Amino acid sequence: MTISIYNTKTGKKEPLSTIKEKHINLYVCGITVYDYCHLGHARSTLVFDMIVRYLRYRGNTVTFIRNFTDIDDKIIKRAAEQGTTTEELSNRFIEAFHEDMASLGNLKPDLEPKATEHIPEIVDLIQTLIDRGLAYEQDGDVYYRVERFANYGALSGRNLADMMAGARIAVSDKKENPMDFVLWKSSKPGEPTWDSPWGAGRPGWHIECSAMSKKYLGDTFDIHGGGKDLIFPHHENEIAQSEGASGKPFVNTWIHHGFVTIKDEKMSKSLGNFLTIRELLEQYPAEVLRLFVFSAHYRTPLDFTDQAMQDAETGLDRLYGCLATLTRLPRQGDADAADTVGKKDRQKLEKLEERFCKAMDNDFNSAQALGHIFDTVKAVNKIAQHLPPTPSQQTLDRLRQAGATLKQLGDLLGILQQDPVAYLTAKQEKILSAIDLSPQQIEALIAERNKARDEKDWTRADEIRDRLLSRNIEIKDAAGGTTWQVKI
RNA sequence: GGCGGCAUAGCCAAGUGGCUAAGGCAGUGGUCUGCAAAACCAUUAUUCCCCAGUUCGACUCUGGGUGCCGCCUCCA
Repeated sequence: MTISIYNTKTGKKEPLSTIKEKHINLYVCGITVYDYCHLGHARSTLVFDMIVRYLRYRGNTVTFIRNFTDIDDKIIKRAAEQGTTTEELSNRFIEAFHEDMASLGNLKPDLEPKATEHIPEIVDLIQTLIDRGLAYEQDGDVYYRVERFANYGALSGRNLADMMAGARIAVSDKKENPMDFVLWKSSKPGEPTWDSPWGAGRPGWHIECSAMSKKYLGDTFDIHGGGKDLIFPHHENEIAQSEGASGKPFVNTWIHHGFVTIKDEKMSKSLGNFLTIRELLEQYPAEVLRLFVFSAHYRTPLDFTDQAMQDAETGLDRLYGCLATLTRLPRQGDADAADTVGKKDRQKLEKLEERFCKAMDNDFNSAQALGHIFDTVKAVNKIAQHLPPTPSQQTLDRLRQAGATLKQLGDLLGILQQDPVAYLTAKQEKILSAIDLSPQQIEALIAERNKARDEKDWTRADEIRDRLLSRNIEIKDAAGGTTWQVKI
């Protein structure tokens, strides 16, 4: 079985082939650091986190690089607004980004290079492009000459004539062609600058990714990823820069993920309809967000609603509930007793990993993979529920094995790694602290109700029960007495 | 205007040229209970936006239509 991936470059799913056997060089476009990250950025990091974990799980080594673009017009503007330097501003938001990543439970990339730490590489690359006739200097700016790059538009399925017809490009008389894009910008007074053969200035957007990917991954590497909005112009321009300079293919596989939407509109800063990661995590645990994100395929739009998040939370509770059930199983079973698991359920438990991998192999279909997880949970619950008083050792072993597999596969999605009992307890305590009843008061009410029950005063008993239930306290009458728990 | 994507049950969301169209949430019935709750079981799309075509057979392929979204300016 091989992993197949949808490649934007060809518009098809293709079996993954790597330059080096069992090794994958992956470059993902990171953020421009001038503000806190929102849910859309979170999806991006979550998707590639899942992809990297899965690629490694399937026996590959992965060199995962995600850059920071820490010099750019927006950063300069924002720093000026805040009366600070671009360096201070970008470092502050890089730190915030790292905090967000830790909160989300994302693995660290192997390297997180910054544009400003690669100015010499950027200058070299631009010089190569000038030497090859693909770029030209104009009053201290350097532009890429798109007409000289034959494949310009190949990734995004455009051609220069169509784009010109679109005519939404700001006309600049410095450019030979309106589609030419800037590689190096001469700096205005007060802006951060670096020396270059074309005078003091700073890199344009796009060139930093070409320079850094080349430095760390070489002229040609396996996978390059980012959001769909980066296909054009960012990735198109990277190709023009990198292939123009090296004369070699830049990237074999392009992975682009879909957007997070709100009310079916793209979440973006300019629309103002965004939620920052930190705001969101105040309301929902990271695992809930992960489950929500992975419940849709990475290339489809993902519409954010509170209802969807609550659904995800209920789903996560169900998964942990199943794992908690498994911890309560008797330690020892009857070695001689027959296995009580039916053939169909047995298959579900045994084939979980296989089904999960088959789904993930198919362009990282985490939604389908999660479906298999839930399907298995249902089987586990059923078996556990119907266990005889003295269960067979074989059955217990099966259930425990399934629990271990669930946890192992959950790790590929960054979920289910907490102790299940602790997870549920913590959740109950959190809810309990938010209501105006102490455990002592609850116990007292239960005692009162039990007295009423003994006297067959059902009205009074029900009244107390409903009162507790209205505060999210569920009570359970069992043979050994009444227990209570917080409804989650 | 150019290019691309999507349309599957109340909601979310997979999927396949032909076995029962995953799974989650919500709902309904049942087991249990004095009644409940929890848990579990069962059940909820004769049908996959509309029309035409290809085919023995299409929700899946082709063409057309409708609706929604995205990129073409910064964007994950």
